[in-house]
Amino acid sequence: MPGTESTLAGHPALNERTQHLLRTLVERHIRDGQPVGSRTLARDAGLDLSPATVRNVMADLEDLGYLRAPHTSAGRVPTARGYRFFIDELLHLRPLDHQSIETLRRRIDQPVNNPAELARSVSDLLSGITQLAGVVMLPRRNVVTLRQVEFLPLSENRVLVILVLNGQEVQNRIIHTRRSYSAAELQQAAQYLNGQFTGKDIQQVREALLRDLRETRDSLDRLMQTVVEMAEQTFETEPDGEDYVVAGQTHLMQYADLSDMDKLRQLFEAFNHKRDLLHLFDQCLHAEGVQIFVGEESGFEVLEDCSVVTAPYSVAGQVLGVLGVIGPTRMAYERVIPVVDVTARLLAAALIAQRV
Amino acid sequence: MPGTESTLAGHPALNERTQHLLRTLVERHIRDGQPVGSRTLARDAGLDLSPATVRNVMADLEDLGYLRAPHTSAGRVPTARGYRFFIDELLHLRPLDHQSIETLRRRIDQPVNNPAELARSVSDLLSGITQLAGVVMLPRRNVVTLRQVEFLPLSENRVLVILVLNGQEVQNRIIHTRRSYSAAELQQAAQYLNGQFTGKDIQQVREALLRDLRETRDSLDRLMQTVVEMAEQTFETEPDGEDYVVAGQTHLMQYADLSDMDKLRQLFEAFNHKRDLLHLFDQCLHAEGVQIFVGEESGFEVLEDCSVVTAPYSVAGQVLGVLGVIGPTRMAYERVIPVVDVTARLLAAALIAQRV
DNA sequence: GTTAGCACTCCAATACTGAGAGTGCTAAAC
DNA sequence: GTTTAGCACTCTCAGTATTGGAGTGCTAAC
Repeated sequence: MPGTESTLAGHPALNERTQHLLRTLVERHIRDGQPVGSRTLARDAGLDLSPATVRNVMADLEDLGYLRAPHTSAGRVPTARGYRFFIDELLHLRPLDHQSIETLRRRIDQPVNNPAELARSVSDLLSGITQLAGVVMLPRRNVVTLRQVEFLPLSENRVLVILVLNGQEVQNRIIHTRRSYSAAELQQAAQYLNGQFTGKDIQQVREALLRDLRETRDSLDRLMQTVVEMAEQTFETEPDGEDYVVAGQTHLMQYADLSDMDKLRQLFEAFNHKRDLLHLFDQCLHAEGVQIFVGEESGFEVLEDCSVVTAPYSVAGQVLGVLGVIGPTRMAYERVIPVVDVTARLLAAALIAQRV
Repeated sequence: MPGTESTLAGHPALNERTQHLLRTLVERHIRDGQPVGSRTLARDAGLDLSPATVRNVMADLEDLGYLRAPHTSAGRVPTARGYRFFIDELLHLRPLDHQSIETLRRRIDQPVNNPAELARSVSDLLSGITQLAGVVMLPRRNVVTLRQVEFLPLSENRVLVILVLNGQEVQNRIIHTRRSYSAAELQQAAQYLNGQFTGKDIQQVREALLRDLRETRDSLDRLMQTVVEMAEQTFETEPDGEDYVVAGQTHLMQYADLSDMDKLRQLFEAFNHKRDLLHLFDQCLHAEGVQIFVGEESGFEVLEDCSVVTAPYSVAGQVLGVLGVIGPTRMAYERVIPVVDVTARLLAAALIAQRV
């Protein structure tokens, strides 16, 4: 079945009619979730072909690995490969209308206190619109700028550290000190650090302070000794809290494709364990625009009946994170893809606006 | 069937043998989840009774509302009322051994940065041990003591407020001001507030500042004007962020009792909506020790096949919150109850230790 | 290249069966 | 009076036919 059509990367050429039939079949299967038979397809395609002819085409598509038959007489369903071709070559994206975009924008622009809250809210939003599970990976910053630091004595040798970073992010940790410090001492140390290092990268602060001063510790005055001990623990390289937020997992329970309780349970547990999914999202970080993993393509067994649609969001050319949705393979791609795409852009815009 | 036995509140008297049979039946049903028939029960009870006799007893228990038959010839299962009697009268609690308690203690005593993190960790712990869903309601404080406040200008008229409360809790919010303030102004205001009000109840601070000063605003000096505007929003009575953390919901997917996907979905959604469950936990706040809701007793339809086991935790006589587990009605109460009980005590102890 | 026709396959629904488990009732035994 | 054996009965469950419908592959004719 050689055609005059484009032979795009990885996809053998299919003639116009075959493509049309494949598209119709996939769309139909997405709509009702049932295997599609030759008669139905012949009717749906509107090509004035007999079922027998359609059967021949379907047999070819099965040979090519785009379709498979769940059993001898049950019609065909698309394989992951079939979906892949559908998405790459056959999908007509309908861009979101202005009204929807505005609604999205309003929801995303609502003021929040911290990145985690924003992520939660956007993830809720995604899952609400698509009726799938929404995911937002938290902004990861390779550059963390110190804005202010405060020390507060808690008990003999426990000190509460408050760090204000970047735009408006606040972190607090408790550190255990060798000796106990008075409130005044701590305040002095904080004052010193704020005076010297506000606006600097946190890694640099650490290095500057420790490398230069640690060896000469004994000769330092009392203030600087305090500063060094504080800084030692305060600016410890945090394990880069890469993390994400999932919302609307319960939506996945409505899809018959995932009705196997045990599979579903494993999927939910994968959401909690995070490790695997984080790895997947990492791959999307440096992709340009929307990226889609169909079923087995993701490389994780738990996702074999799922598709993942992601888009990175970035500010000023720097990628901050990834967001997306997870749902059954037979999701409404032509709607989901624009939603994910636009949401990523809007989130980026919101981050710019908030940072100022 | 009058007996010489105690006629405790709400429970009609049952003679020794009937009680023993009821206990055996409930234990058996908890173990394998199947309806229990007369023959099985006769064997299990070890009373040397014939199945026929047992049948008579079972018929009586059914009349009393303790048992019901799913259908004509399927053996009996306990009703909520049956479980209630079992829990109140028949249950032999096996207190936790020291080893287990120590393991628990070690897990709970691990240092954390904030109450939410502690709640998450304890909730994880509960769910892990019991193989049910764990819940920890966050400490709610009717008395919130101001420890320190800091203001940080973000942009023209947005200010980041950092509040250190009580022991070591840090809150931050962004407020929108009428005019823009310089860093110096804000620092002065903070200094004033810290000087005057550290250690005071946050409500009192608000009242003292606003009631006394607001009317005379025009005559105040610049510093005090700043202070008043800041305080106005900073100490706004927060909607008492009553909240809880759930962990291990996926465990619930393994119980056949809850295998109806739709029911399960509604249950999970109830976890997310929180409103109903918060109401339930509120009821437990002022109960003494462990409290149990069996099935319909909770008053929520989604929980009809579930039991909820809770215990409040308190420090120095003041109740801070509630924790517990949620699982199928046929859970292993004799194990779950001590776990919840001990965990509540250990959490209280940990809070005392951390607060110092 | 397309189509009609046909034999074939498989599933899903339905009905029926027997076995097994359990019940309630009654009458006899303790 | 309590306990038990016996019996007829009921209900579920698993297995087995039966059937109709949907769909297929193949072949031969258009």
